[in-house]
Order: sequence, then C-alpha cells, then structure tokens
Amino acid sequence: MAVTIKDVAKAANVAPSTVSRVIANSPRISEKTKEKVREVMKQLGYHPNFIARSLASQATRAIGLVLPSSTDIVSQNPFFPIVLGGLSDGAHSKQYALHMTTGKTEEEIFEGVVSMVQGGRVDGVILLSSRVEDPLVSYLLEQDFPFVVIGKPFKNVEQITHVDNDNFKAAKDATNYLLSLGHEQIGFIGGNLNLVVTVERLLGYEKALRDAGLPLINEYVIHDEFLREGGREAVQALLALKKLPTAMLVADDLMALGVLNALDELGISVPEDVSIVSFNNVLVAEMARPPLTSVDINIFDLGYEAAKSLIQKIENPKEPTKRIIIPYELVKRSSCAKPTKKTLTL
Amino acid sequence: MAVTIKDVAKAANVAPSTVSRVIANSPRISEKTKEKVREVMKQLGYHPNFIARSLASQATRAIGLVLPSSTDIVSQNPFFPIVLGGLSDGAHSKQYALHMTTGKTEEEIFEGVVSMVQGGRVDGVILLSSRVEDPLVSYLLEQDFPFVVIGKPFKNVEQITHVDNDNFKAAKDATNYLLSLGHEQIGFIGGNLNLVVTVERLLGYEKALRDAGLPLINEYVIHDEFLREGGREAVQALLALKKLPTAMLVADDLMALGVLNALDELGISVPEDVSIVSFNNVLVAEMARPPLTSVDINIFDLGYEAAKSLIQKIENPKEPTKRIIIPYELVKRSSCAKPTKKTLTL
DNA sequence: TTAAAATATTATTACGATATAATATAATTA
DNA sequence: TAATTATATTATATCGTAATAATATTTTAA
Repeated sequence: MAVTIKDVAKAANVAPSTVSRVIANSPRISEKTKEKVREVMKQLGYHPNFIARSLASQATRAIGLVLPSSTDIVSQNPFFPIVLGGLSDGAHSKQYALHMTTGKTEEEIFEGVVSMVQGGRVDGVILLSSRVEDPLVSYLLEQDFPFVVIGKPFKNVEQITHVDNDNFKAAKDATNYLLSLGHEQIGFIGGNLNLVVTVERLLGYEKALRDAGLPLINEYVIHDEFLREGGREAVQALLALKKLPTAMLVADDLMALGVLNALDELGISVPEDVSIVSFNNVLVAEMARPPLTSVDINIFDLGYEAAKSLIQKIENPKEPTKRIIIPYELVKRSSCAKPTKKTLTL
Repeated sequence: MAVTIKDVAKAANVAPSTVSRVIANSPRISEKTKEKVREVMKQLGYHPNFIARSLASQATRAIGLVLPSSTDIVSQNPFFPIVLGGLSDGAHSKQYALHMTTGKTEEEIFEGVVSMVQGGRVDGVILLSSRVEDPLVSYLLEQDFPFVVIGKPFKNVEQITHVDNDNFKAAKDATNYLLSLGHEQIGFIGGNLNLVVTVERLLGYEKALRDAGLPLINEYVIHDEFLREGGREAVQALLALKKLPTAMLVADDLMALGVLNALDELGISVPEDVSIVSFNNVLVAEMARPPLTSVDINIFDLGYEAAKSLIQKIENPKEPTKRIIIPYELVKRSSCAKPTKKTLTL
C-alpha cells in the first residue's frame, strides 16, 4: 500500500513520532535528523494521510459549502460560480479544501450538513445565501460550530459572522438614481421573499420612495425566482395592471435579462419606454441589449472574505464575531433614461 | 465531545462492534438488538464519524474534482456551474460528496491532486476538461487510481473511462449546416489548442470543408480563451485580413458573444453579413442578440454520467473502461442566414 | 441427551497519523 | 566529577470506526 509514517521511520532509523515531528517542523527535533528524515520522505515518495491526520488532530482543513436547494439557480445564475471562485481563492491561500454535499430538498440539505458537521468532515461551514428563519443557522449556533453566512443573517446578527453588502443602502441609492432621472412610477422586481437579500433590497427601495414623498404601490412589487424565467413572469404580472411603471429596480441581472426579453417581445423599448437598474453586475449585464445599469456587489470578494473569516474563526475559536461589509458601486450603462411619459399605458 | 459508537454501546449494553454492525445493517445481528441499538442511537443523537470510518474502511465516499487552472474561465463560463450541477446530482444519488482543491498554477493543481490522492482524501477523481499531454492523466494512470475524464482523453483512450460528446461529428454537422446555407468562406474560432475539445472541433470543421471540396484557409482559423474577451480578440485578428469570412463556427457560446459584440461595434450585422454557429447552448446563446444557433452538448449530462461512472469504478475495481457519448443537437436560432456576398470586404 | 452446526455477540487488532508521557543523551553548573 | 538542566528522541495512548478472530448461545441433527 501507500508509504506511511512507519515506513519512513524505519528507513530513517528513527521513531514514528520523530517523523511526525519533522512533518510538523517541531523545534524539538535537531536540524540534522530533520534533514535525514526529509531525505527519506522524498526518496520513498511519502505523502501524509489526511484522514489519519484528521482523526488524530481533530481537524480536517476542509470547509463545507451549503448551496441553495434549487439546482437551477445554482447552475444558471452566474452569482454562484463567482462566489465559488472567491471562496476557492480564500480557502486555497490558507491551504483549505472545499467540501460540498448537496440535496434536492431542504430536508436533504439539512441532513447533509448535519452529517458533515457531526461526522467531522469539515472544520467549518459557509452558507452561500441567507434565508429567513433558516433552521440551519439555528442548528449551527446551537452546536457552536464555526460558520459564516454570505448575506445578512435574519436574526442573531450580533452572534453570526457574516459577509454582506449594504443591500438596503444599495437599493436606496439605485432607486434614488432612478428618481433623479425623473421617474415617479418605479417598480420593484425581487427574488424569493424568504431570502434576506430580497427583503433588504425591497426595504431600501421603499425607503427611497418614501423619502421622496412618493406612494408605495403594492402592485408594482413582484417577487419571483432569481432566474431569467422569473423576470419574464414578473413582466407578465405587471402587464395585468394595464399600466406599467416607467422604471424598474430588478434585484438580479439574470431576472433583468428576462424582463428585457419580455419587454422586447411586447415591443416596449428600454430605456426609451422603461428604465431598468439591476443588481450584481455579472457579465450578462454588460452583454444585454441594451447593456444594463447594474449595482456591482463584488461577488468574488464576498466569497473571498467569507472563506478568510471562517478560517480565522476555525483557527482561533476566540475570534470575535465579525460583520464584513463589501462595497458596492452603481455601474451606469444604457438601460436608463429620463421618462418620456408619466406612466406607460398599454 | 460528540457521542461515539462506544457511548452507544455502553448505553445499549452491547459491544462497540455490535453497534458498528447495526450501522452496517449486518444480517449477523438479530432484529431485536438492532432495534434496541437504533433506539439508543436516536436517543443519544449519534452520528457516525466520517473520518474514523474512512480510516478504518479505507474509503471516503468523496469524489475529487479537478478544475482548470484559469479561475476566469471557471467563474465566467457557464459550462462549469452546469457540469457541477450534473456532477453534484450524480454524486448525491449515490451518497457521495464532492471535494475540490484549487490552485493558481498548473503545478499547484498537480500538487493538490497528488496530495488529495495519496492523502486518501477521495476515492476517485474527475477531470473536468481534457488537455493535451496532461501530466495528471499520466499520474493517475500510473497510480492506478480511479478517475474519469470529461472530454476525450488525448491518448490511451482505451484505458480511460471518459464522458464526451462526439465533438468531431458535431463540428462537422455544424459546418455542414453553414455550407448548406450556401456559405463558402467559413471561419473557425476555437479555444486553447491544448484542449482536446478544441482540436476535435477543429478537425470536424476541416473535414466538412474538405468533403465539400473547399480549401482550408489558415487565416480563417483563430484560437483564444473560452471567454468573451477571447471572441473579441478573435475578431480583431480576423480584421487584419481585410477580408472576413461570411460565416463562423465558434467553439463556445461565451466566445460567440464576444464575437457578436465586436461585430456589432464594427457595424457588421448578424446574420445579414455574417452567420454564426456556436457550441454549448448555454443560456447566453438564447439571450444573445440575435439569439445564437448553437450546438447543445447536454452539459449537465456530461457531469451526471461522469459522476455515475466514476462511482461504479470506485465500487467495482474490475468495472471495464467505458466511453460514454452524450448526444448533441444543433439548436437553430436566428444567427444564421444565406450569405449575401461571397466574402465581406472591409 | 449429546454432539454438531448455525446463529449471535464480543474481544481484539488495524487504519495512519498526533500528542503526551517517559527516557536517553548532551550540555551546563556547582 | 557529580548533579542538574536542557535538548533530543522514543514509547505509548488516543482519535472513532471497521474487520477479523474468538467466544458464547441457541438450534438442529443424530
């Protein structure tokens, strides 16, 4: 089988524990024997067994990832590969690996995380999205297991290290931008309401309107999935009103693309008839016709910082709870213009 | 600490080995004691320790993933989240987890895989792309470690289980489609030439032209990265010719998008002036303006089958080498038309 | 009724490392 | 030089489970 620490010990004429110390580069071993042992390790092609090491040291150097249950969203929305890139970078820089379990239902995912945690497969966990009343969060808190949330936790904000944008303010800014162009009928198309990010952006949108002294029109607020289809469906819903807003704040680029497509099919042009601001600023925002004005939330950094701060927490249990706010920026393109009419009647 | 098999044994008044047998549902334990032990496990909230189990059984129930070194491509090209979805589904159905190490350079990745393999962290490995002269393939073959390649292996095809499309034929078909429309000046924009998929598609393209009795024009073949920027750059390169082909076969949707953008900026319209067929049929193909005719290669299935066949190989070492060909389909949209001129002179 | 066979359970070892306690050796001090 | 301290190395226990070998118990057959 594979060459073990014992084989090295035998070949180098030292005790296994000495070899172990050499691997850990313990100062209690003389340079001379270190050299000797290292030489033998190289000769025999020794590689430490992670599993055995994990068992003995009670640490795996692996981070568990919890993805949302909807495979569609994970595999279609560019948000995920980008955070994954950031996570991967952050983990790699500290020599941690990423470990994923998946499940089709909420229950399967929950069970997967439980067995990952209790089974000692990972040293910590990152939740890639923050959900309202997430039982996983309660579980992890209860277990006092290291974890970090990407997004704003629904409750216990002070006890949970998280990496987030100021989505409230971002949405307020974005709405203000539309207001500044002269729009007064502004719709909001958000994601699932059990996602905290949706709630935050909605609140920011409402605040901006209220500050501007404009009424909140319930019918102008639509929720659907963070997918292109979600955007299309949102437009369908608005159509029923027979009166479209002149601008829309869309909580996701992919949704915005759906909105764009649906409007296009209806012969409604952007930005002449309707202005659109969306969120995330992924590649599709730039490629859409017209290119979308979008709030860049620095997705990569969300992942990167999440990995970093989780590792800090793993390596130092006394590490204080942190809240890391990643900056955002409104990237202006050509999906917004001054309104031509007050409202758009069909 | 966590409750172990010993705690359960003590509480149930049986030996630890009996508990282990109950977990494995061994027929050598009576139903009566099984019930008793299970009851206790539930009461104590027992969860098996994966690490200890892995060490004893020499199996981890984890699959290692090897992503390409370019983080850009992984995080930007929709191919990856989609395969990942398939992999994840396939692994999950057999209760396997996914494990990823990453690296910035080829060497780091190689080292990551070696330590994953030798360190016993995973039971098998999936290579998400097939590269020309990939040292990883040599290494894994040498080690006789279970692995599956997504794509066609560069050599030793008969010894390596792989999941692939018939990219040669797909490219030939796609080219024939353009030929059937009347195009005679057809360019090829492919990815990096050290990717086997690029080579295969290029060969298919060339075969189609040769079969049609058309000359192969070197200047019409360009290679760049599987990114939008790659597409833009390819167009730049073609521009230098002062004579554009009337149709282009682009090996990736994202690249095609770049091509589209670049052409748009030049005032060249698709499909009136130039027809485009691309590969992958990811969401962007449908959303591009104009929507792209693209070869759907069923990315999800590539991942799903790869995971399935790797697991088969892991669980039965005598499993024969397999070659799994996932079907493709040319999805016609509006990026192709009959040529208006023989060549496009700038 | 007893020996043999089948069934059920337990004791022990192994997996490959780390960590702690125990020694051996070298260096320092009195 | 002996006693003490510092340094280097080794022996042993441990992590939590699975697998194999060893018993104990029950059932069947003679």
